Amino acid sequence: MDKLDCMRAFAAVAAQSSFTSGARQLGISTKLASKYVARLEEQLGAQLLNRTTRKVTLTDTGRAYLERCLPLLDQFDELQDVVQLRQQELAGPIRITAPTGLGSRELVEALQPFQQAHPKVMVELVLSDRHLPMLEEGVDLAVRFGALKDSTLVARRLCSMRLVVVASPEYLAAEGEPVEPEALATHNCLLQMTSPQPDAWVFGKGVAQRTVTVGGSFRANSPRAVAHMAASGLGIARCPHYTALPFLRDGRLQVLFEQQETDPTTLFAVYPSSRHLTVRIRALIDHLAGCFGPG
Amino acid sequence: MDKLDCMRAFAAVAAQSSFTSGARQLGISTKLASKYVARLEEQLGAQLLNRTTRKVTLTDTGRAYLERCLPLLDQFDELQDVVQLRQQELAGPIRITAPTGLGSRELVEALQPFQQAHPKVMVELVLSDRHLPMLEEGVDLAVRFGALKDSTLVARRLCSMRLVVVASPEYLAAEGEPVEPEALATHNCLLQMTSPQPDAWVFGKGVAQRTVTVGGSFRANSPRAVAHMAASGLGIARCPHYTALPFLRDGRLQVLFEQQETDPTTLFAVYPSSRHLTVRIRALIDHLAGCFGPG
DNA sequence: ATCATTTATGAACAACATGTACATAATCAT
DNA sequence: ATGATTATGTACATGTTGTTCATAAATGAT
Repeated sequence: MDKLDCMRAFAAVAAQSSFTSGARQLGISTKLASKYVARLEEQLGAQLLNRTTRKVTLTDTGRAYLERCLPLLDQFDELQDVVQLRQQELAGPIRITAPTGLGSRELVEALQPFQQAHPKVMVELVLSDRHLPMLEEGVDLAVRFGALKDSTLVARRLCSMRLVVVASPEYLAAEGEPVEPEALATHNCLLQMTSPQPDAWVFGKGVAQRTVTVGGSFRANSPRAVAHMAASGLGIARCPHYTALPFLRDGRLQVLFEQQETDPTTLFAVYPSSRHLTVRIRALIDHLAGCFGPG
Repeated sequence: MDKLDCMRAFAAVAAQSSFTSGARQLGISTKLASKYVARLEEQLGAQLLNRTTRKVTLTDTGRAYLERCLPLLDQFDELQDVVQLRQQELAGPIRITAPTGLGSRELVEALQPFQQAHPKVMVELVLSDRHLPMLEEGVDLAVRFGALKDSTLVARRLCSMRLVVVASPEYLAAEGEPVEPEALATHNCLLQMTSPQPDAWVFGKGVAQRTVTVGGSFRANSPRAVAHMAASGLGIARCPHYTALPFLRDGRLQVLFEQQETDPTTLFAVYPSSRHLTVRIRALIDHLAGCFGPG
């Protein structure tokens, strides 16, 4: 028996001066209203109502109690409404994290139309290559390559992304073009540090899949930076296809080992596995899936 | 599962950032605290807390909810306290009714020491010979001869009171002293109108009990007034013994039919049959029982 | 990196409470 | 005096509660 229900029953009966009318107003039986009020009187150790079979009146104590519990009941209803509204409104802060290599352009381009469509939402983008503990950092959503291993989170697949190995024609003319990935061990390989495993380059698929450990004289935490450096002739780089695309188009870079590419890496949106996600978080996830997904 | 209990559990867990600590603070099991908070989240359709096995943090919604429910919980506790204090304090109004014939002196003499002992109590004496509907008139206590027939009320016996039939020696010398009560039919009988049945005078006890219908040329709604008129020689009166006592002492009245008195009438305190009487009502009832009772 | 400890919660269940249905007593209107 | 309506007592089938035990996971210590 819920105390708030008891108080509502008392308030309705008092307002109507009748158990039958009060109960009808609340959509409960007369017997139940009687039980609720009796329970309240018992808990308070005070008579709130005097009643005969046809007459119900407030005692002095009951009147004093009614004066005070009516505003409380109103405040409770308001509290419920506040939470419901907050839950349903497409407004408020969203704190999103992404690796620096991704967030500087592609993600921003994806977030911009969402922000514009929902001006009440306030997006805070936290570029970080560390795997932030989401709960502690107050992060609502992470966009990442590879699903995080955390039982409290779920990962929603956004898109596949090709990783390509590239070099400039100048570099290849001077150092020779490696025929097999294993030959990379004797080449100057430029490391992209925001990658989960920057020096472990994976080739092939299925049972033919293998990893080659590489190294070199330059590393940066920016796919764009290492692509640029490769285009300048310094060495061989691995980066997302979309990052290298401008250089590929104008001939400053070319793709190596195209027949031996491994599975593309998957971009995920990662968020707490709660049944009570706010509307705005859910909306952003759907939006990102639309931006990065097929179509 | 009480909603207020759920809110208290949430507040305690949030304050301690721990289900285990919060539960201990409330004196409930960790499992139960977990259930309460989950229930609250389900009812609100919102995640209030994020939790791992060793870490509990508030969501934004949870923080907003906590801000609002803490004052509400305080107000509930205050409401409970207000009623308890009101119930236990010897203070406040008491509305008491009594017949005019009684209240003008004897009852006032009884109420005076009670009032003096409890200055915070405010006694309102409503003298009325009508049987007031107590609930409707907002009457807390009635002092009456004869218990009221009402299932919602209880009657506490205060004391017995003799009713005597009196006449002055002058009247008797002029009109002759009636030997049997039946002779009253030919006498001038003065009626005391605050009596329940002013013209039905009862004599004898048990199987010998009988009623004589009387009448005369004077009636008043005051026992003292009719006693005074009898002492002046106009006729024969029936009144409480205590009213006639001063005239009996100085020989201005004498008692008739002393061997044939009926049962004395009983004075009652009548009040609502509630298990939740306020302290002051109960105190006054006890006081009156002490004043009018034996000793 | 591994292991131990602590925490939050899933699952199961005996005990208790709930809300309903029916009957009854009492009050008020006719 | 009688009938209609109301508040509540009683009984009970059903649902909920709070506990206990087990488990999975996270954090701290080594």
